[in-house]
Amino acid sequence: MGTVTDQPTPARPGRKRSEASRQAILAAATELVGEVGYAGLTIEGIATRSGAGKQTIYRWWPSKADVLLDALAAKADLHVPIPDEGSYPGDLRAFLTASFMLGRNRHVIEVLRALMAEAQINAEFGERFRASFLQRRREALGVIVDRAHARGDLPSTPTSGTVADIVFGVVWYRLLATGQPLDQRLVDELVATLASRS
Amino acid sequence: MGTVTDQPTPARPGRKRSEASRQAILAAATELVGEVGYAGLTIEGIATRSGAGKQTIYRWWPSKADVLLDALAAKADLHVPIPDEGSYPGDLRAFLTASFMLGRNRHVIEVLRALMAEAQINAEFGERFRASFLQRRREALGVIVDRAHARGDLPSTPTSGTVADIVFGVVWYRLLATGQPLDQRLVDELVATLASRS
Amino acid sequence: MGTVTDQPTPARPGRKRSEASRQAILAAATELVGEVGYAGLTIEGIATRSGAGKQTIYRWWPSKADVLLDALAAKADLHVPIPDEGSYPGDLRAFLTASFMLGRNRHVIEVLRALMAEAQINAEFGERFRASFLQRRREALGVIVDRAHARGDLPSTPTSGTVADIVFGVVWYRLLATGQPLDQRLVDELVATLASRS
Amino acid sequence: MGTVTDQPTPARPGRKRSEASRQAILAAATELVGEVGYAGLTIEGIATRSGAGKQTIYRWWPSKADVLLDALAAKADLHVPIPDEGSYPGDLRAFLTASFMLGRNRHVIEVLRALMAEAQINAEFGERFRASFLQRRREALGVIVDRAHARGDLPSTPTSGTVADIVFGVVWYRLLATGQPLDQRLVDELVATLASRS
DNA sequence: GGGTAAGCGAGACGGTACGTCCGGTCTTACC
DNA sequence: GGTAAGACCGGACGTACCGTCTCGCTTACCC
Repeated sequence: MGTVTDQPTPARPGRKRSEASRQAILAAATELVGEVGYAGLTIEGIATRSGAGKQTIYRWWPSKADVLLDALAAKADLHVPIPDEGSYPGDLRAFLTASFMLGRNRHVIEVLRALMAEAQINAEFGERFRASFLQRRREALGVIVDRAHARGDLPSTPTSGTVADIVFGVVWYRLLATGQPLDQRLVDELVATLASRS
Repeated sequence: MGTVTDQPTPARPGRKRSEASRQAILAAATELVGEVGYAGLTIEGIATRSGAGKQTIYRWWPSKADVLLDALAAKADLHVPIPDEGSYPGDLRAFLTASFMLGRNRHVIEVLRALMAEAQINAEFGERFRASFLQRRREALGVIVDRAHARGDLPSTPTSGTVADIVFGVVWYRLLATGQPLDQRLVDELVATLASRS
Repeated sequence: MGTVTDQPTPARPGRKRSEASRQAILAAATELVGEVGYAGLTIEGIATRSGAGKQTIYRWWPSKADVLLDALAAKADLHVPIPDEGSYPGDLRAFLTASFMLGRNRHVIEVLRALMAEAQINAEFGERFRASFLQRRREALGVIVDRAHARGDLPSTPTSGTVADIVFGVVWYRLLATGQPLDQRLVDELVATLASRS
Repeated sequence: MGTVTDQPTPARPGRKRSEASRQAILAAATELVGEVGYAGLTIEGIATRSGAGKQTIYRWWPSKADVLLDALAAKADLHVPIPDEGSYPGDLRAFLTASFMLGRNRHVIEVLRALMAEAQINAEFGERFRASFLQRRREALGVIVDRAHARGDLPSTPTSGTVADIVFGVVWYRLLATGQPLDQRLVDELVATLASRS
């Protein structure tokens, strides 16, 4: 820091982006996806419901999925926890318990499923979704695993890289394929499988 | 014989379904999804490419995803193996190795990702996809796990039900989220994690 | 020649045309045009309602208008009267009065309007409609006018050829353009205009 | 001034209707009906030929017949003459001569036949066609007849109301049923029949 | 404080695909 | 060979949204 030369906003002329519109658009998107589902959600519908013009949406978001991703961030607490409980099993349990909180809200789950779906179909959104959502969670878990590794607390199997695959794999598989809940039993099971010395 | 065995098809009147059209439609769907991607795939395009009328497609398939699911079945060997190697680790290794064969073909992977995506967005297709694709694979793995259980060969963790979650979870997570390959190393890792007595 | 060798029906092999189907088709056409109007009338609808196959209709009639023309002939008395009352005004009055009977039935009028419309749009049907319907009525009126001419009973205006134009012109114009009824007053008016010596 | 004069166009927001598209659509409709006939004319075809979107057509016209009616108005001089020659026969002759000018153009006749046909089949268009086309011509002739009536120039037969029925009846009957031309002989004949004192 | 540069709601525009309807043809099994 | 049933290819329907493009207007900064 020190020098303040870099001005992030070069003080451009013209009207400022309307925060009111932004809020209204995100709120409308959230409401509508709950009412008509992701397939029935349209930019046109969001514009009508929010009282915004279509152009205003297209100006700031590349697709309806991006709107929804922003809406999710505005609504749900997407903060990624990196607990420090002193032991690998403890950290893991805390991380999973905190992460699964998101899965409590049925609407949030629906949106997450839709976003993951869109990420498959629309490659550019997939890029953004992976970078801004999936990757962050992987990295948080990575911190925990690295810490355990340094501590000599990590079992030989699975490999450190595979831990994330298993954790997020099971979570997403339940969301996308079976619909089983993300409950405390799953936390226990995962901790037992991943943190027990074999 | 001599007895009138009950005929399952009671000789309905009218023209028979054209097998040629069916084949042409499935082939066109496969080609097109490779050329333009799932998002660019349209019923209209399939009809044009295959030389069929749109109505003929709508008569037999409820959505483009269903066409693709059939096309996949016609093209790729979707047979689900239930190996019997005499030991749990052996069975698991054989099952995984065989299953991962599918993942060799880049086109097949693309289609699978699209179908899983569609299953999130279109609930009715989701039902069909789960029943005709996902569930069968779970059941095959279930047989292996049950056999190991009877044999007293099964570790205490993870629970038998969670084995499938972990296996298919990791597989789908790699397909959908990270793009990592389904290789022999993953087989080893999974076998080690799931079949080692802790 | 002179001998009766030519058999009009050469006793062809195969099943005879089903009179029952013919009746059912004509009846269905009549019912349907009353229920859904000419625009909503379809060959498919007639087939379904009558219990006939589409092919059976296409085998015997070139278009839905032809079916309707046959149905009209079967239902309404399309006999064209050529009265002989001894005088031109008397013949004319009798001819008009008899002709206007058809116009009593609202359904018949609707069908006639539709057929005249179809005759404009479908040239081949137009040919048939003119020959089998319009021309016959012109000829009947022609007989009356010729007879008056021979009798020296015909006014100088309008010309004999124009009489039919005026009579049928007024009738069709009322049917197609204004919807005014074909009543006794119109008969009087036409007789006065066409049969009065100027 | 100072008073706020009522503004007829209250300055609505949004993009203005494209006059270029309107022209292109009418031109395309005119061309196409000449090439493929009214039965072969489709909204889709008009859209393609004109380079407009289908929605743009549907936004401004309820049916292809309405497009054609506008196209006719834009192309042909649909001005309805009300001559004043000083005498009933003179007025009538002038009106008929002027009116028959339209009938010179074969394309215009084809369109008029199609529109009259559509008016039979599509009740809502019929309403519009009668009001915007047929009724205006009746009223123009009505002015002429009223003037003659005031002048004491009108024969007792036919009744004033029937004059229009006969004039337009003969004209339309020739267009729709016989195809005879609207020539000077017909003018003479009609004037003689309608304007001679009996 | 006038000029100019966005942003805004509104809505028309060229496109594209939807899912449906029907036309006219054909195949099939029966009679 | 006629018939009911029904699948087939084709093509237009009218609708829904897409993403873009004017419009007239409302801010905001800049000289």
